[in-house]
Amino acid sequence: MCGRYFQQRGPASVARYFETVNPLPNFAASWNRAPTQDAMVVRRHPETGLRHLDALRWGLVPRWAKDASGAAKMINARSESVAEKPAFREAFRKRRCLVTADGFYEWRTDGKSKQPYAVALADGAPMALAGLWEGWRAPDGGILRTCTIVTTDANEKLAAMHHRMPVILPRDSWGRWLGEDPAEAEDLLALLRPCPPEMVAAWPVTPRVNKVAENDAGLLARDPLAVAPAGLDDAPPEFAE
DNA sequence: CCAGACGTTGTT
DNA sequence: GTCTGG
DNA sequence: CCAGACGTTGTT
DNA sequence: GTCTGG
Repeated sequence: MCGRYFQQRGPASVARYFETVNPLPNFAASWNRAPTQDAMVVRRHPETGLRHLDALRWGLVPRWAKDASGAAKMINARSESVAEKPAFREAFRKRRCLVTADGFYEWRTDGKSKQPYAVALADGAPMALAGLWEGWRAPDGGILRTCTIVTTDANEKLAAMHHRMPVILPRDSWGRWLGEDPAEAEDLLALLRPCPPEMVAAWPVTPRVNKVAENDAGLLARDPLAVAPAGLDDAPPEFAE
């Protein structure tokens, strides 16, 4: 699945890579971004049709929710049911987005202990995670914008630590997912599959990442104390700006 | 009809 | 808002 | 995802 | 054990 991720690239770099046109949102680099925190999200502007980069809170709050608590449970949406589930289907039809990241963390259960791993694209490129977003009317009249990350089965590589993974969209599908290019629901659902195993690199990282308050570049270093299975012990890529 | 849920993950 | 269960 | 709380009373 | 907060 996807419950924690990292993004050391700043908004200027992300905006350039995803070709967004609006003023840059404020975003500090984070090596430990958790649910309920802001995510850097690419959406299609409905009037101009151009891409915008904005901060949306991670953890989707449906339009009909009575309060915003409980959003921490809606951090992922299953691709298999996203078109039907009441909490997601409207967003699936009308409010799809890309949640940008440099990579995510995954915890592998090994007997009674849990070892965190970092997962990134093997070439170090930014990741476009398939996402949905919502606007929720707060009692004070304000709009709370939230998002969730779509999951699918793990590919053969990541299955060694977990049976689910976030959907990583290749560049040639961004237009359809964002609604820039025409696509039927059927075409969109076909995009929601695991990426090829050779596209991702994975390596063990320090359990410091468990604590949300820990947040520094050292979290991405290979954990010298960890014993990782072959296939989950890749060299970390470089994350060029 | 009204009331209550509306989600994912993992584990057994 | 909309569907399901009672 | 993991960590940390999980309660009441009275007092300031 | 289960929920909440980050």
